[in-house]
Amino acid sequence: MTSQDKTITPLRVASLASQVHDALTEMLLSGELRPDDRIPMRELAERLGVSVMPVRDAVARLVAQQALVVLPNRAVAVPLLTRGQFRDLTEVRVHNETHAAALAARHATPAQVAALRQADAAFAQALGAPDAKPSVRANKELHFLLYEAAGSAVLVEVIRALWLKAGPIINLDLEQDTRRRRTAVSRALHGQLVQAVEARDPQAAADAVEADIRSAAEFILSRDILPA
Amino acid sequence: MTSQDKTITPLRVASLASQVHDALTEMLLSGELRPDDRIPMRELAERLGVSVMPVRDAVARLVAQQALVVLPNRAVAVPLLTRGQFRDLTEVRVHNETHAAALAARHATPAQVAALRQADAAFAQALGAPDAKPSVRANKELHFLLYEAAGSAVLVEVIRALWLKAGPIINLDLEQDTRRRRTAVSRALHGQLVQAVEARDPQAAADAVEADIRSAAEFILSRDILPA
DNA sequence: TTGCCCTAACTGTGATCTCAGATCGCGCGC
DNA sequence: GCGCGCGATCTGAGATCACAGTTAGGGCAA
Repeated sequence: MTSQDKTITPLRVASLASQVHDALTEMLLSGELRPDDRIPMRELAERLGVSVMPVRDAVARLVAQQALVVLPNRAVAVPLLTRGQFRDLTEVRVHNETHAAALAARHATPAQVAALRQADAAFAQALGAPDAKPSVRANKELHFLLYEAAGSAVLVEVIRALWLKAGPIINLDLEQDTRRRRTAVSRALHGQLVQAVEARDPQAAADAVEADIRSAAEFILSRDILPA
Repeated sequence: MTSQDKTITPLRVASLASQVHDALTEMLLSGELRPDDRIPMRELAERLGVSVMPVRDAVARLVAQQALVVLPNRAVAVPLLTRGQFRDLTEVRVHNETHAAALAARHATPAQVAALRQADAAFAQALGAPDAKPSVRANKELHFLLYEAAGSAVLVEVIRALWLKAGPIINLDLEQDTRRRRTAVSRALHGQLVQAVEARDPQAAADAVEADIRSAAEFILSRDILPA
């Protein structure tokens, strides 16, 4: 290594607050955090081995992203949406995620299409795992590969915030059988989605995403999970 | 007042962090904060008469909302968007704000329609003021009355975050003449918008909002304000 | 004059403490 | 048995301090 070597990437360590934010994000998306769960900051700080400051920062971020709410007694919690609010969230997701899917069908690079195929295969494989985490993660990865292929960073951020709100509801820990029935539907729709992108068919891509979102939402709304 | 009196609203004082967040939000939306402006937290804390803690919280929120960015040297700043990024932001705004306008045209209550008329009149009046603040505020109020009439709280929050990003660019302090030319266009489009809502015409409402957003964006892009 | 180095000041991040409000549990009185 | 009051504990918000990285300015050498 000489002084002419320009290939060294500058090292930037993620702040503790960012790391806490990432950890909480993962807990929201995976369903580990459930609607109405409290987030006791001192306890979480102890659990993560940091002081309360980075936890506060991370929580403040997630409150701003509407992924957490401050209750009237100042407690911070995962929002418990009413059925109506969940429907609203679903509609806004459909509106933005179908748009991203259509853009992706038009703009995806060959490498992105290949990555989508791989993600589809990975999702299928994750369905065989005994616990839900691999399939939840594989589902998220496939969707975000798709949305990133839309070529709109702003749209991806909008969708990311929506997923933070939806994650605890959609990924509630279900019994194995229920989950298997649910994800078989997604499996088929993901297949159609990837085919639509390959075929450069924006309408089919949007339709597949919409069906995926709606089937997941109808499943939640068909069960007595959310208050009226 | 007796012990049977149920009309007393519980008093809840906004936290200092929330107040700082509101103050910064206003500064972003009004154009007082410009792209690439730094936000020195200690200085702002002193200026607002609080310690640095609530400023940190507020800044963390706005970073999460993408309204502020953390630079590689850790400084917090108003994002300086490239022309491409601004176009992306504009497209996502069009996609969501037209949707909200169409929903509003379908769902607005008579009271909301009346409030829109009033906001239109207030905007016209604010155009006569010698400085830009009243018209910037009146513009925002009219738009958010409209979007709230859509009946989708999630959609309003998405739009709010988009406005936080767009505010510093769109509301850059302009000379009087330039601003007058700009806002005369908005004036006409706002009129069409209110008529479309009154007429329950979703397509006309969406078209008016799109034209409003695009004309403001094209104005910015036509000037050498943003980097390529 | 220019470039490099050093030092002081600035700045965000994290730690810790204090305060005030909320909650919970227990005891007492009706 | 139930309700109320009190005290202890918990909890988030705010203040303050320390640390480490960054920046800017000044001085010196080539």
